[in-house]
Amino acid sequence: MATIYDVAEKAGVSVGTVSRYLNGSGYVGRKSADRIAAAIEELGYSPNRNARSLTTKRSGMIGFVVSDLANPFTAEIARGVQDTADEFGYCALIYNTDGNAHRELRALNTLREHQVDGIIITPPEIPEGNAFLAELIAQGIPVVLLGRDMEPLVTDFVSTDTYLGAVIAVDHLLELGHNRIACICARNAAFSRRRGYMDALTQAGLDVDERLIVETELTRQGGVDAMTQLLKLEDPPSAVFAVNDVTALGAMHHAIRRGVSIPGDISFVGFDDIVLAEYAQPALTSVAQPKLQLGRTAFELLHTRLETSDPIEPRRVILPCELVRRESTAVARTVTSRLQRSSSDE
Amino acid sequence: MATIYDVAEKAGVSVGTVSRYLNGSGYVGRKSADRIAAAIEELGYSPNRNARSLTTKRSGMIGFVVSDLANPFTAEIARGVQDTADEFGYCALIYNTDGNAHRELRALNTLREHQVDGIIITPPEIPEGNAFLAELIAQGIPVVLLGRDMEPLVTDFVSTDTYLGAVIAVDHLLELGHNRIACICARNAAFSRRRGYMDALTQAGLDVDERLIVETELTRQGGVDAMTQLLKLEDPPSAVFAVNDVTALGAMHHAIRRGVSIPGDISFVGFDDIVLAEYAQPALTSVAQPKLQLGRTAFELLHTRLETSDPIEPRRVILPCELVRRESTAVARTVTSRLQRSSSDE
DNA sequence: CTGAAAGCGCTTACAG
DNA sequence: CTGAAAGCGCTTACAG
Repeated sequence: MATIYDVAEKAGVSVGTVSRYLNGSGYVGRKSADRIAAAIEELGYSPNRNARSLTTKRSGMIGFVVSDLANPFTAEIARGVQDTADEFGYCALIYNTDGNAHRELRALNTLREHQVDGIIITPPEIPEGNAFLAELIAQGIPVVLLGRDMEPLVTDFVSTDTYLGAVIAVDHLLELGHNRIACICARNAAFSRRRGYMDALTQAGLDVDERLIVETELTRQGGVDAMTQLLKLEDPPSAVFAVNDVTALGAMHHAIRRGVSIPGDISFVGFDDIVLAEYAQPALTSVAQPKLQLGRTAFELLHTRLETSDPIEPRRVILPCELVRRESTAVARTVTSRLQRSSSDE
Repeated sequence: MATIYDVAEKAGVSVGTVSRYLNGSGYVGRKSADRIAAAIEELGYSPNRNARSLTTKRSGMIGFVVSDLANPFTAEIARGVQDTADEFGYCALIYNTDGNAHRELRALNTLREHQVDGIIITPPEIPEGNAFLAELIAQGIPVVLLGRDMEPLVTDFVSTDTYLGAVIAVDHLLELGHNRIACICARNAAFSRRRGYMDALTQAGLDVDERLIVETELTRQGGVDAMTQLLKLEDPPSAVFAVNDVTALGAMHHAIRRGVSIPGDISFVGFDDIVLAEYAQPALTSVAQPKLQLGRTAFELLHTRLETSDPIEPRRVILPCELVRRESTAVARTVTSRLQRSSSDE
């Protein structure tokens, strides 16, 4: 394959001039430029970025480390990262770790060997991983954390405000006139979503009815179990907020099987906005995380570090969730009848 | 950052010896080895692969070009590619093109500049892309085509046998005793699936009833439309094969709304095995493409080219589909009653 | 078993 | 505006 020397020779100039032409650094005479362009064309010359990186100390590549690329949520983030990197002229080296400490360490190490200019990583639970990341940061390789905070690490961090997402979801139900709103949640996870639920109620001046908060597995079956329990109540809820979609779907389908009309009798809101939410019958109203935006932001954060060697204070970006309204939520029954009455009054 | 020179100096040997130690090429004395190991440890030395690639002409990176990484189907393939590449000590540079000719060309070009050792690409419809790929192949960069054949290109190719997948689906219905099997298909796509349907029937000695073949849009609504038409028949089918899941789901849900019991009255089989199939009510039996395997195979094909410079005849690997049996298919009614009769005879 | 030296393809001051 | 030369970090024959 042709090198910069071949081009220089064919154009009758020195390699330095060709290099300047290629990089737009320093002046190149009109005539030389034309001849270089012609030579490049003729030889089908393609510069070798690896060789270039040897002197510039910049590879133009970033690493993106995830635990499961096949997860649709991750895949969409990856797309956001890649698209944005591409816009800025960077390549993304993507690594899948399966949440395996060994693989993650190897990924990080290989990424360094390939001289990536920076790394975006979705959180591993792995202490060794964190230690290695700290080492990379110390060596001056910028790192951006995506999705979850990693305690001992001080660097940029981007994630989603799930607390506010829950508040938005419950507010939506409140606005529809619901005042008996149940929450299906987990014992050990998604606390901020649960907290959002409670705060939204309190904020609205409503008491939190402990019987309406059901802890369960965050699975389809967990949703079924929780709904079974809620339907046994003497005064069942008129709306249900579940901290994730799969659970919401399980609950909703169980209610349907029990003859409950949705959203006529009970409204449902889920969280995450997985594809299933859109295709459910009825389509499930859900809180969406801005996945693409998450990826974009992560790269942008990294990019400002890539472009400067000045120390930058660690930044934290928390993106808002968005409520996607579908068919599973409607005005509360009591309100409906009140509306009907008032309209018949006219 | 420490270089091989720093290591050599600290260990009191020459860089050549350190290099040999690092690569396991040529002998290194026991004593030297120990001291080199210690020096590497002490300095936290990490070799620079880009520098290495300058002499070896091998970057240890491959490129993977897709049109939409956020598509779950693609994401899973990507995972298969990355996992396998990792196993063999390669890194994957992933590029998203959105099916945009401009972006694809830039991706391919950048990949070459980064000196990837090979490229796996999911088919673009783009002539310019094909021309560029041909150029890369001519330059000795191995290319593997994944998912669809690209006419003018002669290189390795891996995909799925959707024709046989359709045959398997229909055979499954035949085995359950169905003989009036409808096919919901498209006018201009997925021909091999439709052909599989017809051949399976013919093979079983059944006539193809044209009224049972409904052309429609391959969308949820298309499925609804097709099902509406099928239910109007005086002698409706006892089973439906749809050439993709979304359509199958639309058809199935419409049938349910019309009071049809599934799989009691009608069995349904879809194609692609998307997540929705698993979570549908009832869960949809579907033909799955081996996505991970597709990615694995693509890399393996590439790998044999990576490891040799000998010319290799272009190979084509067609992976079989797999039937995932769920709740939407059951023994045909007539057969059921026959079975009941025979059992009451005893 | 090991060292000295050339070379991989590029960029970057430094002169001119 | 341009060329000569050194250097980036590594590997690879070649001697010894």
